[in-house]
Amino acid sequence: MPGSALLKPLTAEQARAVLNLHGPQLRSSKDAQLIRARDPASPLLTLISGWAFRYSLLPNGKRQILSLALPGDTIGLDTLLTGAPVYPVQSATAVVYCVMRQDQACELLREADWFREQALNALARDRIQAEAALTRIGQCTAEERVAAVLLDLYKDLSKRGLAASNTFPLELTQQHLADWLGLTVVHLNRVLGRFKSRRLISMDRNQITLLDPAALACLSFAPVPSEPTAVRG
Amino acid sequence: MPGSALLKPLTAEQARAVLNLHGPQLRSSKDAQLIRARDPASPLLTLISGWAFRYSLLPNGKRQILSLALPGDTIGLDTLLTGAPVYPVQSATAVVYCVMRQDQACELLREADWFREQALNALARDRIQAEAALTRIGQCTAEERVAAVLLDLYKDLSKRGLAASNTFPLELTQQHLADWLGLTVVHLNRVLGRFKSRRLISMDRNQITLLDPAALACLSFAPVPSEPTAVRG
DNA sequence: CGAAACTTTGAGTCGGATCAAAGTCTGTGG
DNA sequence: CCACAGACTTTGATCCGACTCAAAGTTTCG
Repeated sequence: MPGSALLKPLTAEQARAVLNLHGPQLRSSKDAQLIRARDPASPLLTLISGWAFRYSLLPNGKRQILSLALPGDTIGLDTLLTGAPVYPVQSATAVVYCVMRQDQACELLREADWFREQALNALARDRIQAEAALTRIGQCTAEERVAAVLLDLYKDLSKRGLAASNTFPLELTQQHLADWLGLTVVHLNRVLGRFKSRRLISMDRNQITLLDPAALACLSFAPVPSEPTAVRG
Repeated sequence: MPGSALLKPLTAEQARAVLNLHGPQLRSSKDAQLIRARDPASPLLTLISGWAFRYSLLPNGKRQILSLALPGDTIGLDTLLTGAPVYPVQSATAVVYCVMRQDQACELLREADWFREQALNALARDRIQAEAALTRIGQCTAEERVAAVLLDLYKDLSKRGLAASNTFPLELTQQHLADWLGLTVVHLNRVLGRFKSRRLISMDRNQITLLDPAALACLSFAPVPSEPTAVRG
């Protein structure tokens, strides 16, 4: 689900090189503005711990969360390449992160093949995420969206060793989730309540446990490509 | 709005090089499957004339149109870079296009700096489009979505010299538009009807005329980044 | 301990979906 | 050139998922 994991498939040596180019580790508290909209020369940002998210605000005050960043994710590649619309990034928890100045990132992009390749991959992954989200929001009911997102989050956090035995920490408020899924908090809350009473999930603190992943998966029928021939139901 | 215009910012010479690498021009009739889901080694495809679209199908038969391709656009860059999910592409009109074999594209990507750079830019643009669509569908009402898309289409077609004096050809059925906007045909049709009776647009054949672009713009308040500080309405 | 933020629940409303059927356009073959 | 079939658009009636408004719990944290 979340943003681009720039650092994963690098050699240890390359990862070190990237981290060296980053500035020192920075800390921010919860709900801090890590990158503001229209920030000129906004830097490349790599999350070390904590959760953050990128979002867009509409003039009417509504917010759409565009992507999550989990520990290890890098934010701002798109900006680097296009300059165009810089979406603001906010922390959802206290975070530790480091940044690479835009000019440095650009240089690396110009000079280091492996970095460029990583950037391309990360960017493409991002777009795939965005399009999955588009399909979810455009075509799925609230229950389907919630089920899909819970499963995705679990899968993603597992991969990073941040979840186990069907349980994971959800470091987002329901407001965040709602803005991510294109629902209202109230309705999201009711859907979660329904899932709880149907014994599909349980929630304790911010820990989510998937009691019946199979049933959730069935509910969510992932927005995968699917049949090439069919026309419509 | 639409997909990646790979060929625009190239020198004439480079454009020729790309076109040379493409196979000969191909033609397809309306509603043809240009690329099928899970196509192995699906090629890079450049539209010369006509309209096409990329979409995803859900198991329940619902369809989400992910992006449009207008004349000049290139489809399949993401696939090239990730291999992962190949979304099917269909023509909405009779089309003329040419294709570049995946291995050739990969080679060019490896060897030609300018091509790689173009690919990066195109990819980033695509993601921006996807995220704009996400915000539209997630946070806007039906009227807002329709207004936004009509304006965007006009702007985009104008840039390509395919529209003028607030009029442009809409080579999509209402079903296409609905699947793009995450609405039902019936509801989309009512919104269009409302716009017509309010003298915001007129439709003749498949020609759309924006009678009052300012009012439409006001309705659509583009999903631009916007204020860095505000929290919510 | 108290204030603020977040979650939960209730009641009522509405935008958009669904179902159904009547027009209209398009293209095709006779 | 007309007639007809199939696809697309338009309209009506009805329904329901999700939103709104409102208020009561609950957590969090200073």
